[in-house]
Amino acid sequence: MTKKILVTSALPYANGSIHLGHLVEYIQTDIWVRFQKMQGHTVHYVCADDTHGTPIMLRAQKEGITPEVLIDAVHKEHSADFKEFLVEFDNYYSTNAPENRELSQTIYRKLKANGKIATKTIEQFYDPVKNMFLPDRFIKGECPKCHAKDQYGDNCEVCGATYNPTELINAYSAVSGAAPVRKETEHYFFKLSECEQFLKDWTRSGTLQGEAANKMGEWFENGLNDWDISRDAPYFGFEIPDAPGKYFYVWLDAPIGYMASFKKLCETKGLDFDEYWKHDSTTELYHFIGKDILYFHALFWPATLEYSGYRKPTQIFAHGFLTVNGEKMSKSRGTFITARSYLDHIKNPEYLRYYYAAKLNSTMEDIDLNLEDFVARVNSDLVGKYINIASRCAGFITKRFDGELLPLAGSNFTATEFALLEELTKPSEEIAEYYQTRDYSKAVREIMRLADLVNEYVANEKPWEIAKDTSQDGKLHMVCSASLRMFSVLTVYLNPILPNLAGRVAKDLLGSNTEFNWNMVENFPIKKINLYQHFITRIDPKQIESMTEANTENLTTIPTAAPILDSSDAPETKNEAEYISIDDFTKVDLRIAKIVNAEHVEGAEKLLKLTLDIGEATPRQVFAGIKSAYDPETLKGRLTVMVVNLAPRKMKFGMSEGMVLAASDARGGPFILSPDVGADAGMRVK
RNA sequence: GGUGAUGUAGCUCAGCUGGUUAGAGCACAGGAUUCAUAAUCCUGGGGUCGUGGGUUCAAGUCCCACUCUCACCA
Repeated sequence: MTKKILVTSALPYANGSIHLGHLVEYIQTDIWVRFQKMQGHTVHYVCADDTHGTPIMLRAQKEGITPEVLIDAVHKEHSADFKEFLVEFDNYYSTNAPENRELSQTIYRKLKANGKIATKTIEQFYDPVKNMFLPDRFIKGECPKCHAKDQYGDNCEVCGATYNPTELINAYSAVSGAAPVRKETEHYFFKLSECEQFLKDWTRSGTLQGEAANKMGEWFENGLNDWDISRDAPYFGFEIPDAPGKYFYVWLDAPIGYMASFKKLCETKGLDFDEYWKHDSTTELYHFIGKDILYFHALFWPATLEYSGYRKPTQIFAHGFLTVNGEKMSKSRGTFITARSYLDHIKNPEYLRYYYAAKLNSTMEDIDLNLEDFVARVNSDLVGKYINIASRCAGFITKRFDGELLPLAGSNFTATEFALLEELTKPSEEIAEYYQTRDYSKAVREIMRLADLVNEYVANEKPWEIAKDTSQDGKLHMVCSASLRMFSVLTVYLNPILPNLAGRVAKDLLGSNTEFNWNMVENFPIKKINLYQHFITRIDPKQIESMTEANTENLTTIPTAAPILDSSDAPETKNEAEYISIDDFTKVDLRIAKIVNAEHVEGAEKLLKLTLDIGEATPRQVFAGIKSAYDPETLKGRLTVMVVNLAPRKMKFGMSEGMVLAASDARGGPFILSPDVGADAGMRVK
C-alpha cells in the first residue's frame, strides 16, 4: 500500500555552521526518507533555517548587516553543506518567509478564538543602554552561591547551582555591559495548562519512544505552565496580530516553519497542502528531532496544532547527541568539527553516513564518533568487504567474458549459488524492518554479515585458480557472475545509506540506470558490466589528524565568532577622554615569544608555567592564568605575545618575569594571541 | 538537588520475556591464499558482564543500595 508521508528534520539555527552533531539527525532522517522512497511511498522531506530571535538580531548588528542579509548567507551555507552530505530535502526553506508569517498569524488567531491565549504582565530584566529586554542567558553576573564571576542568569557553570537572574550579584547585560533594570511588560501566553488532558492522551497514543514518554511523565508530574509566546521589540521575528510592538517568540514560529516549507513545496509541485495538514488527514507526519527539543515538539507543538485545527504528528523520533571520542565535542581538542571541515579533510561524506548508520538505533541514547573506530570500520567494511567483492570478480568477467553476466534463469548456477543468493535475499524483509524502525545499526550489521558470506564463497571457489584452466571457463563465469549478482543485492540494501556510491556502482559498473527500489533485491537488472574502476579509497588516519589539528588551530588563530552574543557596542558607552599618548604605549615592550615549554604547576588552580624564548640568552619564566583553556602540550612550540618589561613578580610558585596576553570576557576565554606567519621569537610588537 | 538513560573483551557494540562453557565486528597472534589499491579465508588468545547486597534450583538478564558517564528539570 502506498503511503503519503511528510518528514521533517529539526530546523538548524541560522546563527552558526552545520557541524557533525547536526549531521546525525539529517543523515538519520535522509536514510529513512530514501528507504521510504525505495518502498514506493510518496514522501516529502522538508526543512528550513530557523531564523528568528535575539541572537540573530544581535549578531547581525555586530556584523553591521541586516538580519535578512545574515540569514540569507547562512541559508546558502547550510544548503550547500546538506547537499554535499547527500541530505536530499524536497524543500529547504526559511522561517522568515511569507508562508510562515501567514501560517503563524493564522494559527495564533485560531488559538485566540479558541480561548487559548492569555495576557499577563510580567517583570523582566531590561538593558537601559540598548533599550531592550534581556533573555536570561543574556544576563550575567556573580553566582549567589559560590561567587564565581560571569555566570549566566539561570545557572552557575562552576558550582552547578540554579537560580533566577534576580539573584545574581552585580548582574550585567551581556549585550552592553550595563546593569540591567527590572521593567514591567505585558506578555502573551499560550494556555498550555489547559491542554494537559489532551497531551496526556496524545503522548500515550504511540507517538513517542518509550524513553520519551517517560520524560513526558516527569513533566506532567511537575504540572504544565502556560507558555510565554511573545517578545518585545526590538526583536527579529513576526509581529503578533493586533499587538503592536509584540513579536512571536522564535519557538512559536519555528515548528510552523515545517508547515511553511511544505506549503512552498506544494506551490512548486502542485500538491494539496490541506490533504497533509487538515485535522483528519490520513497522511503521515514524522518529525525527527534531538532529545533536547522534545519539550517543544511533544508539548507545545501538538497542543498548538490541536487547538488551531490542524492534524498532529504521527510520530516524533528523538535521537541522542553526538560525542566525539567519548566526550562532548570540544574546540580545544579539535573535535568540534564542522561539516565543511570534514569535507575539506575526509572528502567523502558517505563515510560519515555509513559510520552514523552503523551506530544509530531508535533510542535517545547518545552515539559516539570514535575517530579511530571510524577509520577502521569504514576501511574494513566498505573497502575491505563490500566493494572488494566487485573488485575481485569484475576483472574476470570483463577480460574473459566480454562483461557478460550469466542470467539468473535456467541452470546457469548450481545449488550452492542458489542457496547463497537465497541467503542474501531472504533477510530483505528483516533489513527493511530495521530501516523502518530506525535501527540502522542492526541493518548494517546484517548487511555486513552477508558481505562476509560472499567473500567466504569467493574464497572457497577460488576463481583465480579456475581461471588458470581454460576448460573451466564455464565455472569461472558462473562463480564471478554469482558473486556480482550477490554484490548487487548488497548494493540495493546499502542504497539508503550510500546513495552516491550505490548509484555509481549501478550505473558505472552494473550498467543500470533504473532508480533503486527495494524489489531490486530480487532482480537487479544487469546484463553486461563495464570495466571495473575503484569506487572508493581507504581513509588515511593522517586525514583525521589533520582535521582535528585544523579545528584546534581554528580556535587559537582565527577568532571564530562565538555563536552567541556580542558586546562590541559597549565601547560607545565608555568615557572617551581616557586616551593615552603614543609614548605611553611605547612604554610597553611587547615581543613575540616562543613557548619552548609549558607545564602544569602543582598546587595551582589556574596557572600554567611557561618558558618563553624572546631571543635572550636565557628564556623567561612566566606564570599565566590560562590553565582552564589550554593543555600545556598544545602550547609547546607556539608563538605568542608577551609583555617583556613588566616588573618581575614573586609568586607562590616562583618568579614570573613578564606576562602573556590573552583575550577573554563573558563569552569565554582566555584566548592567547598568535602572530601572523613570518613573525619570530624576539620581534618587537608595536 | 530531582528525574531519566547508560556502564558487557584494547575499540565500537549485540545479548529477547532469567537457563548449558557470555557473543559479533575491528584490533592483536598464528596459519592459508594471492583474484582483489595488504584486501580475503581459517584458527586462536583476551571479559570475575561498574561495585556491593538480595530474590531464585539458576542472573549480564529481576529487586535494593552505591558509583561512573550523559542528558533533562528546578
